[in-house]
Amino acid sequence: MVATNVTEVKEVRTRFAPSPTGFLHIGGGRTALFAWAFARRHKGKFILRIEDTDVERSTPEAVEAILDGMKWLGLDYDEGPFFQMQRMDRYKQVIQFMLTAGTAYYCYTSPEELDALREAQRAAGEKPRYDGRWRPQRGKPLPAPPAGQLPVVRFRNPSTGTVAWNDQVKGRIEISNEELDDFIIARADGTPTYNFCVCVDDWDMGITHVIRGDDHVNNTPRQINVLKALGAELPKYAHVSMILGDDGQKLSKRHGAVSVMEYPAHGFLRDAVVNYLARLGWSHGDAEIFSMDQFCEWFDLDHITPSAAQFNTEKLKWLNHDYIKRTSAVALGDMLRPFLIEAGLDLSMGPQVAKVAELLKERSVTLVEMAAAAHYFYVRPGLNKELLATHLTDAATPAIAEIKTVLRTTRWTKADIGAAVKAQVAKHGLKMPQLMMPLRVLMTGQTQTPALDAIMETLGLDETISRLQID
RNA sequence: GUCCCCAUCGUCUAGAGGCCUAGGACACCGCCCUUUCACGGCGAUAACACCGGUUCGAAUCCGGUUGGGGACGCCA
Repeated sequence: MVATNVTEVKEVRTRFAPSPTGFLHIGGGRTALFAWAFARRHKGKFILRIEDTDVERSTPEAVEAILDGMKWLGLDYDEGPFFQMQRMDRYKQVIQFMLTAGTAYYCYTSPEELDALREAQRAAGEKPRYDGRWRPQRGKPLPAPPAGQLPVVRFRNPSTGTVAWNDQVKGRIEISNEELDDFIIARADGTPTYNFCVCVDDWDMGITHVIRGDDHVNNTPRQINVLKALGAELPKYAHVSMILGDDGQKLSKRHGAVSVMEYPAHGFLRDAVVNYLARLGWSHGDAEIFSMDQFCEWFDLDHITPSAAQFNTEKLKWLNHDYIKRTSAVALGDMLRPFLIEAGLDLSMGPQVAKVAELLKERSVTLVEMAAAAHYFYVRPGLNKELLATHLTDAATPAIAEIKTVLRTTRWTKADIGAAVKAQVAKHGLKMPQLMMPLRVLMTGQTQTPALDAIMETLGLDETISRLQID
């Protein structure tokens, strides 16, 4: 064959491989986002794999929760979800192959013995690790298998040399094989373990880029050794640092770990959350606000920060507000409606939700805040005498009394209402706030609201007149 | 304890030897706008952890120190 200049470009294949032991938290969501975006950027495939070999802790509810979280984030997958528990035959086949090839062996050490060994090593100031007592060695006699003790299968890790890879985020990482012990790849009950399944799956599924949390850095050399023992081609690895809570503390189930689904519940927009997550630990120059499509065009591994990033809810809120402001009134109304209904408001009794959303979008950081601020559009506020007394002066009282009459003959547009009110201010020699504030209190029961003329227009003449009644 | 990783404004970050008297964004503070509160506009404060080395020149490269994090399971 003649060499050609054409380089065959391998299709990029990434995966997200959560274990279904709880909800999809924000850190997992970001990892998934990065893996997804990388595949999209390179027109590759994104694969979802559920790592459920821990039968004790895996639940179908958690699978649903993860699927929900990904769906909300907009992370669609091209293949899967694959479940490891459904690939048992394949794992057993590979284990059998390794046993035969001598890259794995049976170990009859009991859990109790292992505990004792670890304790002794720790006491001696050593790194706890399996001592290789059942590892077959030329010229080394092995004890007879103890009766009644089912064996585990261990990987025969190379005892010399080093494992190194060029991490796409952290750079070259090299670890001595002497630091690694012969880890268990199949439990006494025959089920394979994580570090082994990952290798078989990544291999079988043709994963080209393993993008995952950097708590897996320590697993990588083991996995590389297994992959090599299998004769598999190695994927590239990219270890993304973790996310810290707002307080700088590690996110854990006990402390601060937040489900992705908490965000929609708290009135955050999908695009804002995705934008925020994308920008947390990754950057594209000074770009702060960008769409998901734009993100997919830009995303690369080179600009992922190797250090941990602290979550900043204030900045997320800023983004959320920006997305709210740029969302159309109709779309925003649709997002707001469920929150209003949940608050028990009867929407048939008030203005269109889209109109209310339009008025409130400038001043609402989340949909939850917007819903709270929308309350008086659907429920007539009671007369707040105390608040009214602090804003209503004697000078303005006649103007208030007169305004109802004026409004009845006013063309019902924001501009005309505004003009009519201003005319009253002038006629009675008042300053704007002297009339506006008591009117505002009467109309809404509070002092911080959108422009009054807009509120009146939205509420309509009859409702406005009713609210201006002081009895 | 051993191994691994990390280190620029309070926070997220730009920065790949001279473009840096270190840029952007959030937050904070001030001013302007104003029908209240917001929005918006303008402006200010604020960082290369420390010590050595390499170099004509270092935030950028190397070594060490300190600090933080992770891993060491018949969990993933």
